[in-house]
Amino acid sequence: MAADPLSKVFAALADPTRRDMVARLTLADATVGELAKPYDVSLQAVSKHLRVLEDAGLVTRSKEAQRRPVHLEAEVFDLMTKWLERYRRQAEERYQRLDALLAEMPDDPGEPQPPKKSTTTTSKEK
Amino acid sequence: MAADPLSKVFAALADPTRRDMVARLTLADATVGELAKPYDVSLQAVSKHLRVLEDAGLVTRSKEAQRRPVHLEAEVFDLMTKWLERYRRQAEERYQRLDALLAEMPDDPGEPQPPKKSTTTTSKEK
DNA sequence: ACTTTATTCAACCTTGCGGTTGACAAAGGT
DNA sequence: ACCTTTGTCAACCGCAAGGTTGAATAAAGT
Repeated sequence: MAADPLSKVFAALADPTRRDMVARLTLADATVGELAKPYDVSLQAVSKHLRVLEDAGLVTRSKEAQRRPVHLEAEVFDLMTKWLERYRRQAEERYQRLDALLAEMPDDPGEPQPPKKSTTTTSKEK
Repeated sequence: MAADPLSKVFAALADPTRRDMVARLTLADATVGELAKPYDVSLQAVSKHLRVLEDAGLVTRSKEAQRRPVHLEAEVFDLMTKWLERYRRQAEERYQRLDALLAEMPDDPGEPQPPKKSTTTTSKEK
C-alpha cells in the first residue's frame, strides 16, 4: 500500500463496480446497504470497495445511527483532471510542433528537439 | 481479462512507472530500451508495462529495424476526460442544487450544517 | 432485556500483477 | 557467416485484490 495519491485514485476507479458507485454518489449520498443493492455481491464486498474509495480520498463516511452515509468528495477529481490535462496539453502541443515542422520541412535530417540522445523521433519515416 | 476500455485505461495509469512513461512519451516517441533506462527494472518488465499501455490503447508500437518505437495515442485521454467531466459536472450541479436549497431555507436557527436525520436522501422507502 | 438492522472485522481462497531469469527471434554491423 | 543489439516469450514467484463466509459490534425498535 502506501501508494501515491494519484495511483490510489486511478486504481480505485479501475474497477467498474466502484466507478458505478461513484456515478451513483454524484446523484446523492447513500448508505452501504443502498449502494450494495444493485450488485450481486455480498455487503462485505461493497464495504471493502468503499474502503478503497475512501483511501483514495474519493468518498467520506459519516455516522448516522447504525448507518454510514457515504458522500462523494469531488476535490480528488481535480487532481486527476490536472494530471490528465497536463499531459493532454503537452501531447497536443507536440502535435502542433510536429505539424509545424512537417509544414516547413526542407530536407535536413537535423534534430530539432534538444532532448539529447537520438530520441527515435520518427527520424525514419517509411 | 476482457475488461471494459475505461477499466483498462485507469488500471494502466494506476502504476507510477507507467504514468511516468506516458509523461515522457508526451515529449517524444521512444524505444523500449530508451524508456527502460531510468527505471531500475529489467527490460522485460518494461516490455510488459508497455503491453499494458498498449492494451489500454494508450500507446502504439511500430517497427523500425530491431527497435519498436512507442508512440502515445492521445485519443484515449479523451475517453477518460469525458468520464471525469461528466461526473464532475454532476457533482457540481448537485452542489448548486444544494446551495440553492440552503439559500432559500426558511429561518432556521443555530445549525449551520444540518446533519439532520434522513440525510440519506435516496428516497428509498421501506 | 431481547431482537433486528446496518455495517465492519477476520480468516480464507483464487486470480492477476509486477517482478525476476533464461532462452529465443530478428535485423544490422562487421 | 558470425556477433551484437533490441525486444519478446515463457515459466516462475510473492503479494495484494476482490470475492466468500462467519462472527462481532453498535444503535434502534419492541
